[in-house]
Amino acid sequence: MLTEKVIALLREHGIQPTPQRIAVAQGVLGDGTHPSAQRVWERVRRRRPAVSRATVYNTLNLFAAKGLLKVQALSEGTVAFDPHVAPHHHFIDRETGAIFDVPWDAVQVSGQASLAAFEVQEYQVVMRGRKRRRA
Amino acid sequence: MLTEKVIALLREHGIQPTPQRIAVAQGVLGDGTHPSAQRVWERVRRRRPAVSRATVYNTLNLFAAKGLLKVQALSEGTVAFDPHVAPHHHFIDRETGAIFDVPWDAVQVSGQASLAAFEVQEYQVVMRGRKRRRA
DNA sequence: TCCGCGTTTGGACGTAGTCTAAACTCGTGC
DNA sequence: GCACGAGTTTAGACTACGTCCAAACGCGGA
Repeated sequence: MLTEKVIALLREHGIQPTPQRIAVAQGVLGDGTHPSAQRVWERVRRRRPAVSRATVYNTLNLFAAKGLLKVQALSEGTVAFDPHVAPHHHFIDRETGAIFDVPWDAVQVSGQASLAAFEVQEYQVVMRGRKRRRA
Repeated sequence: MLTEKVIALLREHGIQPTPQRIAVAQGVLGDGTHPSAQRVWERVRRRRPAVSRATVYNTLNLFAAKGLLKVQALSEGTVAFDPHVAPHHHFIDRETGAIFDVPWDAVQVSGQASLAAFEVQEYQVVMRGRKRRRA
């Protein structure tokens, strides 16, 4: 993503742009693979080796708090950062652990509004299985 | 659960019953709160203080491999062990982090079978929100 | 009774993530 | 131009959760 665009996006979300934050943003926004913090750090380091691990964690958490990312706890042991913040579903490949977005309209859910005991504010369908060879 | 019943259940699943495994089974089966390994360990220790942390982890993983438990990665940073192995959905209270079972029939999902790119072997709806005061 | 194998144990180790205190950056007022 | 201060970044210590390992244990079968 163009640096100018990134800076504007950060400001829109009330985030002071800094070189480190811009680098993290460019490393995670527009990435459809739901990277872990570790993976984002590795990518950021390639361009700016001086960026510390703590900054990457801080920045990702800041982005999540400001609504630029969503944190997804889908696999054990790690957390995925999802730049796709609009509601959607997820498919997880059992063999590889890869996470894929499933468009909101591809799946229909009903009945979640009539649960007596729970006030559902948000929901998603989590699917697991095998990705087919040809999309 | 009665010790005799537990022993029979372990054998049915091809698990050699031992005092430690029986204690873990009694600590986790029939628990609807989706406890973490840490929490199970604390409970087991109350009855049998000599049981080690490693044994609890080993045993929970063994139970999961043998189909006596299901591992649920729903919250960040920890893993929940669910003795309810039949398909069902989950509701997570945003404030407390508590996980509740939602019966399979309470929610209907359609469309997951017609995804071109994915072969869905299993799915569940994950809901988040607020638990109502009175059930 | 003895043997052997599966189980258990404590502690070392690994990994993901947070915290802390010091250093740095940069805009502002003088 | 310079000092200040708020906010940011840094390295490394620290915590939490989980696994691995080698030694000790214990129980069933000959």
